[in-house]
Amino acid sequence: MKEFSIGEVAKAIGTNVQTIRYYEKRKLLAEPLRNASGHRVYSIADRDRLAFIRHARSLGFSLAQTSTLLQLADQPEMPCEMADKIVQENLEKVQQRIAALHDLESELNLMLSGKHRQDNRECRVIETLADHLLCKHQQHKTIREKGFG
Amino acid sequence: MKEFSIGEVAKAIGTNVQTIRYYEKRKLLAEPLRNASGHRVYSIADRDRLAFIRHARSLGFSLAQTSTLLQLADQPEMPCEMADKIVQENLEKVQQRIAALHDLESELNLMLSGKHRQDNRECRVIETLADHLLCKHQQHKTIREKGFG
DNA sequence: ATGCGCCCTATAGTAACTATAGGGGCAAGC
DNA sequence: GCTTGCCCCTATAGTTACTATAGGGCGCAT
Repeated sequence: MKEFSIGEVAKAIGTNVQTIRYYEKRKLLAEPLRNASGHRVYSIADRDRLAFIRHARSLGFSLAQTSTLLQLADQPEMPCEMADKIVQENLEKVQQRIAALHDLESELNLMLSGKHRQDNRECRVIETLADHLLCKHQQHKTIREKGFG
Repeated sequence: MKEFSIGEVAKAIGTNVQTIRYYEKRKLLAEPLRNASGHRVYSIADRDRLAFIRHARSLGFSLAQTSTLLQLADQPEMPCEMADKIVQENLEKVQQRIAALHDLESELNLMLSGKHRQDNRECRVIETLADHLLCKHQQHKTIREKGFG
């Protein structure tokens, strides 16, 4: 039965130790066993669960969603509508985000496009930003931030 | 000389009043005048500056970057390399993010693709996430979150 | 015995807000 | 004249998902 220290698990899943302790505090995994020195000792199953969490996070799921997915995974006989719904929501958010970023990309490119006539000291970037203040065609959209949440 | 209350400005730029007070605290705009009741009174210039900030934010600039852009805008005779650099950095981040989101989109689609054989109670989503735990071709990437930052 | 590297807890800090508590001003309606 | 409602004020705490720091312990190697 292979065992890991928190540092080994962290390295294995490509995160750092505080994050693992944080997940424990947030109840995404049970409190692990401790060795004689009080150090956390992880099993392969623990490591895999943590990898699952990291993978879900990297796919844009919030910790709350990840937690739900874990619960569903823990009881595989449950219907998976919930899981599907979570994925579906995520997919929609991702698609919206891609569209928004494409707009943004165009706008940023536009800002840079005028810059190669440096002989006069015009600043395209500031200008472009300022121009946009006055333009009506692009109403200020809600900012979509805080990760994928 | 037109003047606005904080609520009017908030409505005009499509944000809420706390956010404006927050920007003030973060020194993105000077402390505005007050009327007899101690209420903030904004000019058109103030409103435009706030709109500039919101626009920069909606383009993915951090508050720190926005602050720099504002400083540059305040002294338009300065060279604009700094502003260009900020935009360039942002553009690169945006392009990386688009690529990452495309990967993510495929993966989420993959998760949903198997779901229409509901007769057996298999849960594609959990399975797919779990599968990915074991697959080597996709090493866990650093999570790119916290908005566009 | 002393330094190194890992581990521990607890707490504070980060970004960019958002929400809440507790209170004041002013106009309209009863 | 008083209440109701809406807007404003300050100060502080909460949010998400971590990251960093302070202060300390264990075990091994030099």
